[in-house]
Amino acid sequence: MGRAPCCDKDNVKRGPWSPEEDAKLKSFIEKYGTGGNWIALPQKAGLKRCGKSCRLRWLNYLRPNIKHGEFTDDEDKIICSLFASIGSRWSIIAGQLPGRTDNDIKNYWNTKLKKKLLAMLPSFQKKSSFFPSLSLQSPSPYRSSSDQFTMANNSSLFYGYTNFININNNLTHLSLPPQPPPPGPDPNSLIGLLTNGNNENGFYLGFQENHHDHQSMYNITPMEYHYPTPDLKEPMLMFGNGGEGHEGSATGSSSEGGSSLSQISHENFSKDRYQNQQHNQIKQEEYTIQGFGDHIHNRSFIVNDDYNDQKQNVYNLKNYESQLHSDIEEVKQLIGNTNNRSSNSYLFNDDDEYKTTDDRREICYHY
DNA sequence: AATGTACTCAACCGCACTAGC
DNA sequence: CGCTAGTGCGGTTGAGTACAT
Repeated sequence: MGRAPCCDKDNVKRGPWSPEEDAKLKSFIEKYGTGGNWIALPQKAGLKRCGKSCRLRWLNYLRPNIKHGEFTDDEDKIICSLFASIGSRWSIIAGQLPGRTDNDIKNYWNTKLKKKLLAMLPSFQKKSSFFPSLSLQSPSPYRSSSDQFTMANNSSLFYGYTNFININNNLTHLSLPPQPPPPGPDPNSLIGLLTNGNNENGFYLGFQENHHDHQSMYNITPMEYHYPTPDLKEPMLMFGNGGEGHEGSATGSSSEGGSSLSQISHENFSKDRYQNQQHNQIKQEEYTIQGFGDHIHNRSFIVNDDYNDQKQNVYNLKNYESQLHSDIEEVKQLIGNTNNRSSNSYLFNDDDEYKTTDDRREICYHY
């Protein structure tokens, strides 16, 4: 037996709202507020609508300062970045875009932005078996430990900790660090997506993670490996674990749903394949780290390209850790401060007094 | 002009969560 | 502690519209 419906569906009006209904609802709320009870509101306001319907209409259309119309490039970037970080948590994303509603952003993503991104990807990636479904709409892998690897299973573009999108050499920067999965990944994991460098529309994703303290904090250090001249025949994910070689430790926990990632690592992105293709290549190449806005853009460094020396790579990367760490701390602080606000405010958005805090709590929990 | 198809987006649905009893 | 009502959220639907044939 399902739960009781929130209202008598036979006796409520459904479908599009008329201007008269809008006016009634608007003037009622402006006069009396919602009274903290949406269910009772329609009756008080003289509307034959379900309370949920009234709430939705108010939040998405009638409340003040709602912004309609085209999304700007900046808004696009924020949406992309946040989607890459936290998945389809539209209310949080909406919190970053004053005047935009979660519904708006969700619609925009599903109908336009996702396609826009797909269109920008090189064709070989779209066709590649490595990306059987480019799951731009996959949920965040970190909502719970049980679906932690949903995106990995889907070979998602935005798999795991990936936080950077580099399309046509235009970096879409990261706004938030990813939410780490409990329990923590291997501290020396290194993942980078190397694509065919001969294709000038190359698409690079990558990150480094540093897991210092299992119990309290994960230090995720996202960065981009701008791989100058890879000669790979197809895109490849590289799973490194400092040479320890145990499958499933590349990232995430194999103890709580992590095995799927392990399988992907083993079947599709095996070390052998990587090693073979990299065997005759230059041992050292210049990489560029980009990320976190302007703070660490274009910082070049040398990384040892030998598969067997991934540990050394990690060591090199760690030379940049402190700066990166402070950048991350900045973001964390921002999140933390927001979390300490009164429960009536919403993530990052002082203007929005109409929503509450479920997702904010969730982020707070992870950090 | 008529018809078919694709697209948009407001609205709905159902689930998860919380507070209050 | 369990139940219920209220709320918020993400996913999905479908009516209206634009565009193609």
